[in-house]
Amino acid sequence: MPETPRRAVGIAANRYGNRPTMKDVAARAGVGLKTVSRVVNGEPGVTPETERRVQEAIDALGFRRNDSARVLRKGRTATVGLVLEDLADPFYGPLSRAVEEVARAHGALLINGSSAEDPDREQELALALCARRVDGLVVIPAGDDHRYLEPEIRAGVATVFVDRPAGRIDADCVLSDNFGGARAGVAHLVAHGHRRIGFIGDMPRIHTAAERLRGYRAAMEDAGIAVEDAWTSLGATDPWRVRRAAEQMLSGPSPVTAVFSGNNRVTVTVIRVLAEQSRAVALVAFDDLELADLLQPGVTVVAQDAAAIGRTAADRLFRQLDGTQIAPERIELPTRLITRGSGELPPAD
Amino acid sequence: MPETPRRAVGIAANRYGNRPTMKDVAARAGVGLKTVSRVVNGEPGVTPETERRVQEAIDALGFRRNDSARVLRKGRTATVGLVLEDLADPFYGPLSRAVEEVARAHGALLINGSSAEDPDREQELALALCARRVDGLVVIPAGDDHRYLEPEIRAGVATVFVDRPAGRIDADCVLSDNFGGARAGVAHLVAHGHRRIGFIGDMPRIHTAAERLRGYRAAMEDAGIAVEDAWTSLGATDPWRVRRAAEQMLSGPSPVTAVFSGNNRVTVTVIRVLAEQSRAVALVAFDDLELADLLQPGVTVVAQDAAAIGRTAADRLFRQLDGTQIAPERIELPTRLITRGSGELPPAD
DNA sequence: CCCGCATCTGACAACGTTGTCCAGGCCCTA
DNA sequence: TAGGGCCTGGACAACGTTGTCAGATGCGGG
Repeated sequence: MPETPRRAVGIAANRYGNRPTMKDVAARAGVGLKTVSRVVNGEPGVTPETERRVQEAIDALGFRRNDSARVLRKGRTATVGLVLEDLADPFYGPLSRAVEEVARAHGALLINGSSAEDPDREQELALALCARRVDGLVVIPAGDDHRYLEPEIRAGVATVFVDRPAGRIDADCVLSDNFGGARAGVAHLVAHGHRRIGFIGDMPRIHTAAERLRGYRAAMEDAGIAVEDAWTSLGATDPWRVRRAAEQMLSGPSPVTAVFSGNNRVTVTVIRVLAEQSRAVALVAFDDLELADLLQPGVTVVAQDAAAIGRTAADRLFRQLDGTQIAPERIELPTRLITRGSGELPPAD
Repeated sequence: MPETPRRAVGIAANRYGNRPTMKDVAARAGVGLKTVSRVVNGEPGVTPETERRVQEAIDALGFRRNDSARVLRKGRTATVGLVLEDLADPFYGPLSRAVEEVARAHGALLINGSSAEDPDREQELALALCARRVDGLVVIPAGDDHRYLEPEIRAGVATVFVDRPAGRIDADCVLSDNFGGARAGVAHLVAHGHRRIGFIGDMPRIHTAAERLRGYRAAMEDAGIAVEDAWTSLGATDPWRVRRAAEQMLSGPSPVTAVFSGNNRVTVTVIRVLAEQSRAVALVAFDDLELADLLQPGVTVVAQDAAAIGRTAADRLFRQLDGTQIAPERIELPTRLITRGSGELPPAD
């Protein structure tokens, strides 16, 4: 006996509200089940006349193929997952959009979720996506241990890490040249005469933050400058901690004359603080900002191309899915220094 | 005979790469299929000892439940779809994020896609999501006829429209008070002495654009000002067309002394153009911008709360899903005028 | 010692689709 | 007209899970 009672309206009742199935369409059109399937999927071997009848029944009933069943049968979901850090972050919008465009070109949909920078949540999310049998996964890591994905990857889930490398597993990843970008940005300040340069960035356990810090240190070392502890602030990312950090390095015994800002969220606060200072403080910021050129002075930035990163990652993902067995690779995309004024200010001691 | 050959390694080969199923786990643990299901789902009625054995087998095999099959059986996907216009638009990031947060609180995942402002693509996307049997759909309409969703809604797909109302069907929608916001913004300019005020907005077939235009006209009428054709530009949204439109209304026989900008993409270009003018032109913009307060002068805006809109819509969606039969409703959220300087400039004739 | 009851376990069907395979009808040729 | 090949259509199983239901086991009481 069926669990769900049937209604006598010509459509079998089921759990999806009350949806017609191929069986219903077949009954109405007076053909076999498989014939409906053929029509729905545009397979050959159906007379125009039969096809018309089936199409009519489909329209009349408002039939829509149940992709869950289809997926179960076929084993491919035509869906890729994107685990990112925060969709509201302006850096991830274009990235996500780029991944979506590539997915769309391959006929796939995109499921995404935010980890909110929490490793546990990242794992939970990634595994939930795997349980839905996404064909592939683009992950912007929050944690630094991704061994939990090993069984999935072995089972055939294509995986690409973005923005930060994978932790403790060997996998494709697409990154910006954080080290080189930061080094070039700081070198730019040095070239304009600065020696006391501050760095405000995120926690060094985040790869990008660590690399940018390394770039800062390298540039300072290249210039033969000893970095004082008071010049670097790590882990401050919320507005008021950034503010305090900036104010401290601007007012200590050897105050900085220039600041290198480690990411866009930090930058907006730093700009505010610098605008309040009586003397002009130079600024170079990692990540571009929409209106950076309209500020006084324009903000000199080390820009990454979020869309290119997303596109590259997604391409890589689908190349994995196309079956070309390729060894995991680490792709580093160059950054671009855009001078707009703030980075060219001379030191004001 | 099975279509797919089985391998003699203790795991049945299947189409998902090579994944263990409950059957495999059951065989390894020496228990029945249903017992595994019970353990996986935390159902009661399993001895601790049995549970341990099953858990062990799960870990050893790296089993992960196949949600496709589960969905097929249960009829609920715990997934909601979001059809938006462009994820790269800074307005939609926070909105999407808010929807995701609410979904997460209800244990659901979010699939999203961009319509790129194309009605056909919106429909294609929405129907694809329905074919995957999302439980609910949040749609930011690109088109103005949504009757194609009628069968879906009847079949039980919860649906909420956001930012713009649904076309030709009766459904929940959550909007900003575009008319009131624009009217207040323009009235603000009038209050500061302006009479020749320009409006640059999107195509009026887009509801928000039409409403904001209506708000502009209402405010002008309230002030007893006859609007000249040359003062309004509709449909220009790409940078150089906006630029041309702005330059034209600033240089005609009766040049405007203030501009009301209809959305954030228009605004960034308008700001650039105004900065190039020799005389000061006042500006009020619909939609807030990240660095609006740091520009010279700060940009006065009519702000909508994207996160609140997304949250409200998602709440509404899950209320529909919770089965409370509620009549479709149109919810309008207020906007907020934030004065920062640009809107308070006096007319410079 | 046997019965009744509670607790735990497993066999089986069903979800809606697609792949395989076969049946029947048609046309063409010899 | 018989035989062969082709084209169309349909019956059936399988995908991996969960709900139903009945069987097995153990325990206590009469």
